[in-house]
Amino acid sequence: METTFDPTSVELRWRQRWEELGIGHAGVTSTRPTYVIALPPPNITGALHMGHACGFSIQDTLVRQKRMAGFEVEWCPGTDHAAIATQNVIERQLADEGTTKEALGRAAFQTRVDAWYEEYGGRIYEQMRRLGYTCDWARSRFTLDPEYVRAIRVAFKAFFDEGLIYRGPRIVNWCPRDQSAISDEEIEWQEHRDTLYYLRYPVDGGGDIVVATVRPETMLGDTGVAVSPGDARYAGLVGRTVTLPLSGRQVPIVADAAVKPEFGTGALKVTPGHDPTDYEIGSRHNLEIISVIAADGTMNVPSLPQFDGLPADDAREAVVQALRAQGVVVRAEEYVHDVGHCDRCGHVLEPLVSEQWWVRMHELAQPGIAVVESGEVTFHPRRYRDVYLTWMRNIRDWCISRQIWLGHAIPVSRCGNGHTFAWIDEPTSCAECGDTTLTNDPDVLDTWFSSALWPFAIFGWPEQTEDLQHFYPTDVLVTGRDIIFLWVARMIMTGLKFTDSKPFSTVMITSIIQAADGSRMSKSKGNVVDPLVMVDRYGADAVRAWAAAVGTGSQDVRFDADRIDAYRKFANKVWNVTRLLASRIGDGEVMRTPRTPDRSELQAEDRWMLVELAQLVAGVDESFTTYRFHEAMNRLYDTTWHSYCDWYVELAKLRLGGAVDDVSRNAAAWTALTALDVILRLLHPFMPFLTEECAQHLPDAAPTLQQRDWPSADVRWSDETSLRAHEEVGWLIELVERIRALQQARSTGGERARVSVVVSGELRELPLDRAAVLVSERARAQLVEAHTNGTKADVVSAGGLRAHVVVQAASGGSDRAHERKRMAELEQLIARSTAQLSQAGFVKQAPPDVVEGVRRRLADAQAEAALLRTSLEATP
RNA sequence: GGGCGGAUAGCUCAGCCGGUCAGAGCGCCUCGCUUACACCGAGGAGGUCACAGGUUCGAACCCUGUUCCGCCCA
Repeated sequence: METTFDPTSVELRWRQRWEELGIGHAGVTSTRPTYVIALPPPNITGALHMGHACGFSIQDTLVRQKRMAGFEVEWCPGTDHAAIATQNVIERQLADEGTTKEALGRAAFQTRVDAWYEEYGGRIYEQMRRLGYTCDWARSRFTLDPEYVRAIRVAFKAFFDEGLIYRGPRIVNWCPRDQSAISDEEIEWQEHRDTLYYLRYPVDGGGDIVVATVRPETMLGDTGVAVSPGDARYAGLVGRTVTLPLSGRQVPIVADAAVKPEFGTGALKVTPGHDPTDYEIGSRHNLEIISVIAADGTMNVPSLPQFDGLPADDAREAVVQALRAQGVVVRAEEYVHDVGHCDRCGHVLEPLVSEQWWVRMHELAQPGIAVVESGEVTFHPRRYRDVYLTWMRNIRDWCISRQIWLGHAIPVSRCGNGHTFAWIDEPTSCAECGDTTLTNDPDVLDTWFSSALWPFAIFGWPEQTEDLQHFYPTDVLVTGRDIIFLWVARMIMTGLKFTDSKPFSTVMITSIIQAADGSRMSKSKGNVVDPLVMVDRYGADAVRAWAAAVGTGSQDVRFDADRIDAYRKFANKVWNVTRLLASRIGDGEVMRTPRTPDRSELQAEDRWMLVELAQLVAGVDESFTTYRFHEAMNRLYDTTWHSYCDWYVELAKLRLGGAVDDVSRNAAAWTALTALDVILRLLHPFMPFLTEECAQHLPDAAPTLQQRDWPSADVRWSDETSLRAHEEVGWLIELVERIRALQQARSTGGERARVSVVVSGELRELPLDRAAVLVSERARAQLVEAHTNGTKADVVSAGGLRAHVVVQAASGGSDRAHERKRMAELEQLIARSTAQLSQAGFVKQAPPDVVEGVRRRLADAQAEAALLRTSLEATP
């Protein structure tokens, strides 16, 4: 075995092995219970980012664990056509070639799109394989697959025929660059430094009213002025009218609760055509809707030719200038606020009114609320349940149309007689009157509409396929919290609507990975971290372990490559302890199978390790049931490195050198091997490459750990004898640590300090002479019997055991700072414990074991302090 | 404006239902190439648990308020 673990040399081999063995593929004939995850589909042309690496790693950890636990696991991967993003890419290419999609035509454009998918589609799958993900690749789905397209049309038609889909004018977030509506969830807010203008509008019949706005150009489309109902300043003006400068339009002053009296002047100009809040105010007061900005972002005001056709930004300057000339601008001040940008192309969004397709959500939301309230669907961490419920209870209708070329065409046609109908197979005549002059709707569906059907459409819905029957509903959905509304909520609603079943019972929300400075990782900022670069640098296992360690804890994580590096080092540690065992109980490559020892043959430290192991198994199991992977990872790291490598293996080494048939040697070999085997299996879902490679050096290796059972702790590992041994060895460890500290504090150099240990209390499982040997080896101290002639004393106590330790400095060592510091600590501890015990309430009300613990701690501290004081007085 | 979350060691973070001197990794300091690992081992320094009140025998943890930060919704 090599002296260091080299990820690159083993990763490819194991990836191939797993695929050859078909471990990712699930059968529909299996009698084992199923465990199913539908992978939230990434953009087919995208590249893996750290968020994916985190969420996908967690999913692979889940499925690997379930396979070992005896489930037939289906982790179905897929990709999304990401219409707007893809169209942007193609349009940019076309622009570079000096052409446009309009010049090309729809058919040729589609050819370009297909070529693009052909070239880049599936690239992300290759990247996923590099991280060792065991998806069922054979079942992978793409949202533009013909069967999938059909599922979307079936769903659309069902909604449409039930009247849940309608078309109507509404104010939407419009991206003038993409020429499309954008959903609320696709807005990226950015801080802008703008100017807040105060405009004086003359009130008809005398007086005036001053409004504040950052968008003076929209005043051309004002159809009202609103004030807060209770605002005394304007009470007399409500119901009167103002005549707008420039346009000369006469508009009413209304009172509306949406107006904040403290903002600006407390009076708001109302532009229902270009502001969502104004739109709502307008609809409450029947104000006219006037569009003064066209879909391309330029002014559309034919009656005012000086502004008509200007880009909105330029119009702002021109309007302000014109208003200033008329003395309308009272003042202007700097104003910082958030402005919505298209999160695909970055362009500033223009709210405007247009005809769009909508899904009525209120009715659909109710069952989706019920299943979460009842606990049929649970969220981890739990607080996201409330995020979901709040959104669902305040749900708004969903704009599902997009004015782009790429994606699922809205399956609606209109005939020459004005009948509008939805279809599944493209019709040649009107469903109602048979008219053959059909016009198809030009829009396409929001990509999220297709994602909403994902958990069942991937398995063939609406056909009752074997896959659907066998694998649906799925078990868990793993995603980021930014996607709760886009995916999770809509999947739940469509699942309940179309399949009569919740699409999954658990929603696991993973952390968001931020850049090191806490900002969002984004291509435009140039601060993205490529997971594959991390894999090259630290190995796939390290990246995965990192994902588990940071992905399920607090909500945001600042990226820190050092943490990945820590797991690379951990992998090397595991590799090396395997290597050690291979050489000590094997031929250097493969270990021999030790005879299973009789319980009585186990020594205290063997029992100690088995108790540690039992606790590890229980802890990791618990972390899986609570979806707290960071705990599992921390436990695995800590037990493996500190309990196993630093203590057990070091102690066991003392016994592994003797004759093969020696009882003690065999017990140590068996314990060491058992522990390693369990650790490798527990660690496998997190670090599959490393553990597979190490497991090959164990006796009777399986072709893959995926075919081994998930470990369970033998109850005998933690029987009463073992628990006592665990306590005593724990005491021994503390003792050794104390001696080491004393030695180093006294600079005994390379020489072995002479130490005497006098034990009071009963050692039942760890014989005193053995304890002496272990102390002598592990503390590199020479034990001498007499303690009375010692010059420096210290005490270790734990579990009712005490050891009076006397270290005789080999050289130097007149400095007693270490002891004095300890003395101060003890005095503080004694004071605190005494105070605690003297409080009547504490003794009466605290649980007895807590009180007992404090008493014991106090007694130990007093005993230690007494000895230490004597020692310090004897030799200051 | 409404809501959610965060503030713990120099840095990145754990700390579950309040209970036995507040933990890890990295970084830092001092030792050490003891034949698994220097990608290592041993030891050490370093914290007013954001701030102010409150509840409790007992608060990093629960409650109230304040400040700052992030996100979601409007």
